[in-house]
Amino acid sequence: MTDGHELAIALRAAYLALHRRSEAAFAALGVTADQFVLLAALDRGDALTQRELARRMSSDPSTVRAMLVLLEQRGLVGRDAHPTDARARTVALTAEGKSVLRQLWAAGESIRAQMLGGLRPEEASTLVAFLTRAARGLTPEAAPGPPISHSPEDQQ
Amino acid sequence: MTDGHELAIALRAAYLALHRRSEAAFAALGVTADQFVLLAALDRGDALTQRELARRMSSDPSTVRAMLVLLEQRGLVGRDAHPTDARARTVALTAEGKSVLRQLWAAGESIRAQMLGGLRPEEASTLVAFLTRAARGLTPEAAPGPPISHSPEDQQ
DNA sequence: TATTGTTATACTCTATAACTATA
DNA sequence: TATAGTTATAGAGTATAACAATA
Repeated sequence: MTDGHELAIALRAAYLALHRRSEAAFAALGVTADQFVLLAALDRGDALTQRELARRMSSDPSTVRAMLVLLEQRGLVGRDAHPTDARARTVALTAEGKSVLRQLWAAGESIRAQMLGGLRPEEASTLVAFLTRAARGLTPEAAPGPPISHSPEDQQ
Repeated sequence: MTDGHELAIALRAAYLALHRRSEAAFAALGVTADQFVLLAALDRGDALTQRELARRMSSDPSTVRAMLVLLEQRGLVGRDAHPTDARARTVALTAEGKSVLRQLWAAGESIRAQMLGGLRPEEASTLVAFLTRAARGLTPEAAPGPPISHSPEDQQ
């Protein structure tokens, strides 16, 4: 029997371990773990608006803005006017931002490897799928939906 | 194919969703999500030292101390001299702390239910087991060990 | 010598509310 | 009216380093 609290604590322990290891690995480059997540999200979808960036980071627009201010001071990101919406601003990595991001990927490589080290490839896929389903139940906009979906992703 | 970053992002999204929902649910009682974790840990092992409490919370002793100061001001926990070790102090819930904790369990019940809602019972157990294995690879003291351990703890 | 806890300090993330400008 | 972003503000968690007291 697994109750919700047990899952919550396991989730917390895993996330905090990852976060702490990442902070340590990125510290030499002067970047926090959360800033890395932001930079990586930017790299995968350049010229995002701040709102879209916040959504992809599971974060808050005003939080993202605070982070962007810090990253802009460090010269890693730049903000420009949006081409069609004069209210919005687009965010993109600078050349130095791209360079630092490459170093961050390298610095975090062993962490990701160690996290996956205790899992077979199919198990890692299953873990991602289950995490996604657990998260879906927690997001506000998520309609309750069918109570238990024995969906095809269960292949593992 | 699941790479480490994908897992990291899924883990982060699930944890942050849980954390945010918990903050909202506990706010009416004036307690944060992390403070709830501390109170729940105390309830399961009364009269812990601050160090042991920090370990069980996947947290840092000085962080725990800052949290304890806040909780002590609110009258939810008390600190007393350790019976045998004069350096240490034991931490325990006060009567009011126990009362508030009961309300917190009730306030968080639907969150835990929704998190488990998209998973069958065996899937929830598997999720906890996989999270634990992923976290084990990330803890500093963890010796690398056998690359893939199909250990007996994987039962249920 | 090592360990428990305290103190001082600093920084990041988080989030709300009121506001401006634009859609 | 609704949306994108800014500003001001506040608080919590995080962690390091130096320190005292005790083991």
